[in-house]
Formats: sequence, C-alpha cells, structure tokens
Amino acid sequence: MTNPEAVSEGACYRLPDGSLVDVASSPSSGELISQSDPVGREVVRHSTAHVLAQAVLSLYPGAKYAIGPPVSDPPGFYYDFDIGRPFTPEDLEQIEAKMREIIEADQPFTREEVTITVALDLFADQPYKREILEGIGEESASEGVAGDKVSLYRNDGFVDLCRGPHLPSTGRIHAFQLLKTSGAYWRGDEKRQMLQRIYGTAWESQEALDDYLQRKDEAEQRDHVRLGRQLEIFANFSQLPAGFPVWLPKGATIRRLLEEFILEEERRAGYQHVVTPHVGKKELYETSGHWEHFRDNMFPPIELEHESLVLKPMNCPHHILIYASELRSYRDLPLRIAELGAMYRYERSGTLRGLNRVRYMILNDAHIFCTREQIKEEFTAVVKMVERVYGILGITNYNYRLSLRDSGDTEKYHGDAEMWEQAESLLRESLLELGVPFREAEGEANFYGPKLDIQLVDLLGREETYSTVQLDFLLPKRFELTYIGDDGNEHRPVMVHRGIISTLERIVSYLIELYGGAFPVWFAPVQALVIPIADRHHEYANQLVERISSVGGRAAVDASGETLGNRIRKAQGQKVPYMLVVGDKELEAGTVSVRLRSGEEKRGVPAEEFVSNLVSDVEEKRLSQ
RNA sequence: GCCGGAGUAGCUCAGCGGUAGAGCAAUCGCUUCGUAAGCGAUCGGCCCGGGGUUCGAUUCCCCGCUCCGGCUCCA
Repeated sequence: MTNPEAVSEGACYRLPDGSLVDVASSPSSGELISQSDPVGREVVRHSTAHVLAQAVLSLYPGAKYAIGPPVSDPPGFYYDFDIGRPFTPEDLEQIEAKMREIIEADQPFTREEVTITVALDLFADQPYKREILEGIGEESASEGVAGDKVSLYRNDGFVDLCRGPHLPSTGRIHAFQLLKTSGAYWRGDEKRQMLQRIYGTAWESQEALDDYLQRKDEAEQRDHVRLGRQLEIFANFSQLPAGFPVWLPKGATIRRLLEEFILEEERRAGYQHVVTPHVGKKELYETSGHWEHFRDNMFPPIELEHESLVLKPMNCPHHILIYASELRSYRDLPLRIAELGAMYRYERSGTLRGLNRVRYMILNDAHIFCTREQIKEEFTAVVKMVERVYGILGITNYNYRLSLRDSGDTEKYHGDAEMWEQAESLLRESLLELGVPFREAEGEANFYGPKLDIQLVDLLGREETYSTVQLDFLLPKRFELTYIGDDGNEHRPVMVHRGIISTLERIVSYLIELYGGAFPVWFAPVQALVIPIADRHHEYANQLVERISSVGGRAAVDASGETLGNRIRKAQGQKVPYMLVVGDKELEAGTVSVRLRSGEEKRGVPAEEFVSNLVSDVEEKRLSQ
C-alpha cells in the first residue's frame, strides 16, 4: 500500500465499507483500485470529464457547465454545456488540444467540503450547478439529514461540484479522445433547455484506447443496417413511411425460418397459436388500460362508421378475449396462448433505426393464464425455454434482471403488498433453483407486477431487454377473468406475459450483428452456391442445385461469365456458407469441391456426402460448419 | 419531436461559384478459367425538393424532405 509505484498509478482506494476515496487521502486501510479496474476506469473518465469542462470554460468565457458523469455507452464520459451555440468539429479539436495542455501541466486535484450556502455563492453565475445544489439541499432536508455539506474538486483555477473520487492529478490521465457532440436536454426533459453535449472516451493506456477504437470500428462493420443492405436483407423506401422497413427475399427467408423455429419450440412447450387482427376497438384498450397509460406510444385512432379503430400496440387484450370466450375450469389451466402478433407503435421519428426500432413489428408474444399455484412452474419453464432458444441461436452474452417494486414507494403499484411479496420471492426462488446468475433491480417492476428481464449484450457491451417474463395481477381483474376451481367456486387467474425472442425485427438485427452476417447453415438464405468452372460444367451444377433443393436445401448456381476467383470473392462477400466448385474432376467423379467461408477447403467430397452433411447441419441447427 | 451532421451514378465516395468525376456494380464483347478483383467497351446523374443571392449555383443563404449521431447510466 505504501508502494509509491502503485500509488502513482492507482485510481482510488476502496475502503472496507465499500466507499471510494481519493488516493491522496492516504487511508490507513483499504484496497488500491487500479486505473484498469472497471471502477478505476470510471474515476479516470470522471477526471477527464473535469478536464473537458475546464478546457471549455477557459476557451469560451461565459460558458455554463451542467453535468459530466462517466458513462458505459460509449465507455467514457460526457459533459453538458451551454455556450450559446453548438460546438463545431473545429471547436472539438481546439478543446482537445487545450485538454492535452492541462494534462501536460499535471495539475493536482484537491478536494474540499463546503456548506451548500457557500457552494451556491461560489456558483453564483452557474445556474445548472445551482439547480443541482438546490436539489441536494432539498434531498438532505427531506431526509432530515444534517448533511448540508457538498464536496468540491479543484485543479488550477477550475472548480467543480463533485462527489469524487478523482485521480491525484491531471497528468494521470494517460489516454483520451473526444468522440462526438450532440444536443441534450437539461435533465433529459424535452421541455427544458437544450444543452450541447460533448462525448469522450478515456482509458488507462494508449493501448486500451486503441483497442476500444478498433472494437468500435469492427462493430460498425457489423452494423445490421450496413449488413442489411449488403446482404439484401431489408430496405427502407422513401415512398413508405419511416419505421416500416421492407423484408427483401433473403431477409424474408431468414424471418420465415425464425418464425418456423420459434413456433415449433412453442408447440412443443404446450402453447396454442392464435392469429388476431391488427386493429381493435378503442373501448377494448380503454378496458385494458392501454388507452390511458400507453396512448403516447399508439397511433391515433381511425374513425370509421362511428367507431374508433386502434392499431394494436399490444396483443394481450386480444388474447384475453380468447380466454374469456369460454367458461374456464381449473382443468384448462395453464392456458398458453401464443401469437407472432403484429403491433404498431408510435415511436418518435428521431429514434427510428433499421430493424431495431420500427413502428410496425411482429412480437413473439404469449400469455399464460394460470392459477397462483402454477406461477412458479410456468415461470421456470419460460426461463428454461429462453436458455434453450438462446443456446440454439448461439446467443451467449446476456444477463438476467429480476425487476422488483420500489420498496420506498409501494403506492404506485397495483395489488396488495402480500401478493407482491409472495410473487417476488417466488420468482427469486425459481431463479435460485435454476441456478442462473441474476441481479435484482428495485423499482424496475411494472406497476401491475414483478418481472424478469433478460438483456442481451451487444458487441459494444450495451444491454437491451429482449426476453421478458412479466406477472400481471391487474389485467385479469380489469377484464374480470375467472375460472371455476376444484371447489366449484369462481377464482381469478394470474396472467403471465412472456416474450422469448422479442420482435422478429429486433432479434434479426441482433443476430445479423452477432453473426456478422455469416448466418449458421440452417439459417442462411443461400446455403450453397455452386460455381461451375467452365460452361461445360453448368449442367452438373444445375443437377446439384436440384438435388439440394430436393432435400429442402437452398442452393443456387453462379453462371455468370466471371472468373472463378471473382465469383468466389462475391460469394464470400455474401457470406454463403458453402461454395461448391465443380469442374472436370468433380463432374467425372460425382464429387464437389467444398469451400467454407473461413477459406478452408475440402476437395473431392462425394456429392451425396455433402448433401447429407447439409441435411444434418440443418436438422441439428449446427452453429458452425 | 428537439440539437447537430450528412444527402452527388445502383453502392462507396471525390469535387465546391464557370454546364460533373473515380472505384465497384450493371450491360455487351473477348476470355472457359481450379479457390477473395482477367481484358476491353458501353450504359448510367433535375448533384434530395423548393425559394433566394449572383452575369452564372451541385457549390453560398433560407425553408422543407430523407438518412445518421445524441437527448439524466442523476454532483
């Protein structure tokens, strides 16, 4: 701990109670956190954010600075400013140069604590800082805490309100880069002032920074919008509304295969599939509560013959109608109703992108109606199905999040506390029994019930919820759903909303990026491309395609007059799993020369052997060739 | 929706006050080839739309449209 080398490179100390303090505070006990530790990186980034603000304040007199936290996406930091105009790329260069000067000067960061009153005075001409301070003041007042002190960090003439900790000095920032600017509303509120945000990234070393920039570059190469065009999976047309992409033949093939796959998985798991229309009457959504709570995300109704028709934003009300269409007995439960259900949602135009965020989508949806006693078993089965499906698709990077009530604010949740507690511990128990790692998130539950979110991690480490299992105590009540129990009395069923692969649009966008466009054989729009060496081999090539088609395979011939090398190159670009080169030798021996996307190559493979391998690739849904 | 950036050939992009260029793709020849770019020719553009400034606008200004990035991970 007294090792000067270590101290010079440490980012902060973690005290036995878990709190973080400055290296400069030299605690008597505690663990030194290095700059390359995830926590240490946050300290590095936070310190770099301060240097950014310092540079902006010195370059633009009168600049107002708001907040500048470390963030995980991009792995770095941002700082929000108001300089009366947007930043230009030239501004960024200047700011970055200024920041390098500050880092070169190796200014020490010093911490001090002052009362809020003193701080308000200090930030007299900084309205955003004052607003933050006032917020802190109110918070401590409402909690009855006498903690009316805030911490400040100074370096050279710059001072910022900050909880810390920070690096010992600016010179300890080893590698950073400003990335981009954008508009950002103060406190994320569209009704408030728009500030100008600068994003940057910072790392413990130049190598780590370079590594990140390279990963970022690779992720851009795999971007589903880019690959979607290159591989002819989907397209947007200016004649069609934004958020309504078109599935091109290859994309439609992928989508159909995915549909067949998930429907089969559900059939095996005891789901019954239904098909419901794309619209409902407004009243249906008034009953469900969507009209009240979800209206901002719905298209405006279509007025027709004295009725208001609503493009459905969710499938649950339709599925509930099916449940309620018959008198249900406990013997009918659990009743699992599933649909690849169309949904229309009004997403703000600025958020639309590729297949990932659209206004019309097909959700892999299901609603399980069950008794309270059946919740655990049903929940467990869904989690197992998620794991199975992910395994087949090759999805390995995901996290479970158990979303619970906010225990400090139980008012906003529907239903009695006992039911919630019981349900929450049921879900927790199931997860523990399943042995899956999960984290708990207080306050993330829906107001109608607790849920499990399964979040996929993308190539840049960003998390997004794809699968979800949600308990719902409210809708059965709103629709007055009942079943007759074994006691002959009416009881209220519980509803479980669940989605395994999210919407077809979203999962395909994820899979394109996961595979980098190189789909597993069972999934590839073209599984085998036959490349005849010369014209005299065309007939044999066509026979091969016919043979592959006869076993349900997807093959084509490249009969263009291009050279062999060029045709191979094009097939590589289309990421075709198998390139079958056939010439005199193959024709004579009834074989094919198999080239894989990896460049690996097997010559003289009997045609029938190739066909049966292809069939087993598909049957076993093999991930790699 | 809001802030910024960008819209030039099918795609990727260069040009930027003086009537528009490259590579790839496409088409047509020649080539009939052994595993990631054979050779040649041809075709292809209201330089996003509308207004303005100018002798002259793809270029500068304004207004739309479309696309891209971002819009609290709370000092």
